[in-house]
Amino acid sequence: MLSTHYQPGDTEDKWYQHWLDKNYFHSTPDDREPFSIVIPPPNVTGVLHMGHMLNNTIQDILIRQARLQGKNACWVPGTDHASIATEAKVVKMLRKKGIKKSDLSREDFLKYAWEWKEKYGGIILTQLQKLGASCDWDRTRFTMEDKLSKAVLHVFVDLYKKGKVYRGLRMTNWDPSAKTVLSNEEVIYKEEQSKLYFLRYQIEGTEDEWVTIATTRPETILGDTAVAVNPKDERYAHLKGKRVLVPLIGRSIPIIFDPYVEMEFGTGALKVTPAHDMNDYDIGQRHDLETIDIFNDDGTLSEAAQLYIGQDRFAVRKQIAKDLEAAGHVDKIEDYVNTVGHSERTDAVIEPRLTLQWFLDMKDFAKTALKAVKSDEVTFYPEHFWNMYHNWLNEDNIRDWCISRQLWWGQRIPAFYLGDDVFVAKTAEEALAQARAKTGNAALQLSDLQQDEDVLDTWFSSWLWPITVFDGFENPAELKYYYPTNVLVTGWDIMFFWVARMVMAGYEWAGDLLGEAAQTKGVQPFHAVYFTGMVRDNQRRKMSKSLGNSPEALELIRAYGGDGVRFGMLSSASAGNDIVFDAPFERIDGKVRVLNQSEKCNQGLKFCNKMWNALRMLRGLTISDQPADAQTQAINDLANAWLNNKLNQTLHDLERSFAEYRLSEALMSLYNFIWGDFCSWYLEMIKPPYGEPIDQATLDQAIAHFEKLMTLLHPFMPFVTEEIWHLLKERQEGEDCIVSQYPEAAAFDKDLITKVEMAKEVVARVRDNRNKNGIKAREPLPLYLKDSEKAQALMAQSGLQEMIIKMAFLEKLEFTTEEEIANSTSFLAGTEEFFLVLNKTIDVAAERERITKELEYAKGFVASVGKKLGNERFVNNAPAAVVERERKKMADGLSKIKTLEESLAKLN
RNA sequence: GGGCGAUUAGCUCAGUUGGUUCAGAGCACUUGGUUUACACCCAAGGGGUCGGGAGUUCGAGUCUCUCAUCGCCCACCA
Repeated sequence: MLSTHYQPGDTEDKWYQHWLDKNYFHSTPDDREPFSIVIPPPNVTGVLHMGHMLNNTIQDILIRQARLQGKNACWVPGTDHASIATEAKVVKMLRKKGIKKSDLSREDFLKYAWEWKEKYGGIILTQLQKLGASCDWDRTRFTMEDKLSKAVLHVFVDLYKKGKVYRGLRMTNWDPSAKTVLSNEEVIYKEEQSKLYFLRYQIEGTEDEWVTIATTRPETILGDTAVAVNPKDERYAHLKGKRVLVPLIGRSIPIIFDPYVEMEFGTGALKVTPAHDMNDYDIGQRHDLETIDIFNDDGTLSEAAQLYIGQDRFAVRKQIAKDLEAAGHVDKIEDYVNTVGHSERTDAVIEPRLTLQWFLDMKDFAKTALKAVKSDEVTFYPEHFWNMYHNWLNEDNIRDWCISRQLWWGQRIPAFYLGDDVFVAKTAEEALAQARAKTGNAALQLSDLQQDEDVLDTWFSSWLWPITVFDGFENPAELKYYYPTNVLVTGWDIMFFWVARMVMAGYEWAGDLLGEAAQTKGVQPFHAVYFTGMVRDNQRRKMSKSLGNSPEALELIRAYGGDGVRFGMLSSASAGNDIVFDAPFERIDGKVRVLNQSEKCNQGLKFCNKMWNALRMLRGLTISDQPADAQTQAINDLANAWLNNKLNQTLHDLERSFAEYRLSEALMSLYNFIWGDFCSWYLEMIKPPYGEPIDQATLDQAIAHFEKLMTLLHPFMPFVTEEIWHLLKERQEGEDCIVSQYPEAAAFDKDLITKVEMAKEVVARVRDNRNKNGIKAREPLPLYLKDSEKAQALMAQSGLQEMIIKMAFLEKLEFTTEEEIANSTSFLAGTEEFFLVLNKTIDVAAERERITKELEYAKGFVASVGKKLGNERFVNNAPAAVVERERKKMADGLSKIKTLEESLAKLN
């Protein structure tokens, strides 16, 4: 006996384990067509959040559908070592234990980091399993594992040899918390309330002449090496050749003239600190200014500052403001809103700083990446993301990629220094050989070489992901089969970090690795990119940990089941649009409690329950050993034929939706088909009266339909469909929904579908009339149909009349030539007139009012159609089919008016 | 400053090439229902001049322009 309510909990775990046991997710190359996806590797120490749930649900749908369609589906999972994020977490964890990173050797620190990774590294992947993700877990990769790291070193050396990687002193974004540089993309700008200080600098050699500048960062005056004004600014023209003294320290610095300075801003005079501002640096270059770096790498002041040495920059800002004030250098202080760069990972305020870093020349790469998408070798869904992509990659905007990071967690840069010489090689031994050759000193030892202390940017390993997960650099056999992958599913926020760079890497290396296969298959890492939107809360804020507005993914799954959550995520997610995920919850003692039902997920759960109960109904039927009587048989045949046609129609819709990655649309058509067509109509049509048995043939057909629907829905809601699939009938070993056969769309009979739609309308009108007249749903009523050619044609459809009688609980349905039937109310379905006998006196006034209203509507309708048809240009220009359609509307409208007018006349 | 997207029912959103099915879905709402598969349900119903304006067209939710509001990306902000 099955419970009336579907219980996702145990069911889902049971089937997931079953699929694992059967090894269904595992893929190896064979003769079948491959269908591959690589997961966007989440941070190894990350926790499943709504964004992951969304894009992994989408990937799973695509993979499961491909699997059902008989393709060799391979979804490669894995995690990213996420150098900054992970290192920051490890540092924090160590600090709690009272251990400072600076007290550890590189080796010891890495030991802790690996321990941490082993302990927490798998969590997010097991969470994905709860969602039903059918990844090939045997292929789980990690961006820092041996093979992948080797590939990273390989491409670094390769690029160095090609002259694309270089080392240079640049103004970079310094994260004083993580003590590393960041790429431009890792800096998040935020608006902040701050102060604008107007400071007076005394002109050298004068008693009381001053220049006032405006700055938001008074502490940086200690690094000033000039004051700049606009050459056109007449207010300052007299200062040509003069110098001013930096307050407090009295350093003499020149006044320079540079068009960068905006005359309107502040006082029109700008302090120039080349070491700590991107623009100041540029000015410094132009005027050959000295660069004084007043900060240590942790954001405290260095000895070069002369004052406040060792104190934190923000403390100094407060203190120096006071000291300047006391010394009479403060003209005024205004409130000011400006944007301040923060580290994406540590949230520390970024310090522009001049550092020696490794860069990758992006000019050619950017061109390649642009061309790939422009030529449609890589197709974006939705297309408009091309604009954003183009905007970033075009020559004017593209910047070289800073790939070194002052961290330990990551691939250490394979550059070895000997004095001023640098040797780049995959191993220290190779570097040594180079060094010996170059210097002619055979006595050089490994210990004479100093390896670069820095590691490579995480994305420098992620950009190889589609190649390295298949071991492409060392043994490209699998690469030749699975690559290019079919589609990449990811958020648009990492379009630049990751998507663009994977495209670059693909074109750079895949060709050589694939050999001849590249000719036929292409070298792009994926044929399509599906950009998901960002998941936002109901106030449209991006979901994030710091805001605490992201529902605990696992809590949701516990409450609604993996299927329910998948349904919920997807039904609100059309491609590329941000989705507002309404999941009210509250946090009590750090625990998340789902308060209200997250409506969309709940709808998913209810959907499971609906199907579950349809199953219960079929299983609850007793089977007759007799064939059905003729009438029942006629209905069943009609129901069966109709559902088949309707299914084929739906299959065409599905095909189209999938082709364009309109997955929420695909899910909705299935939802409507299953709930509406299958449950509400088909099952009701074939359901025997209470207590009576059903014939075997009809039941078998119903089960066959149900089975097909489970296969179709399986990609979206894998658990419930597998469960129902197994409860529908006895299954052989290895006969599972996940590997069943996906139905193919066949032609369908539109005419039949239309006829049944018509019949459904009649039933609805009968129900409506019962409702309005307070008559019980099951009280048998006679229904008469005004005889006409069209009416005859409609009822000639075998089973249709019987079906209407059954569904509308009629006593009978007959033709009549009478103009009026006693005690009846009339209604129109299509253009046909029906009389429903109500066995009660009809309220003539109300009836008249109703008909009058309908009549007016019909007249308006005819008038508007008439206007259209009266327009010669419409008749001459519109396609014949369209005109014909309008003519039919007109004819139908006129016949409706005639009928209504007659009815009205009879009431008078 | 450069660019992109959004604006459709009370709410959250679909609406693919302009023309059957175009004004839709879910939730919410109203009415009726212990019709034994399902009250996590059934049946029926109300509700929108598709942000404003102009244009193209025989015909515009759909194409063009413009304005407004909101969101985002990039650059800059002493």
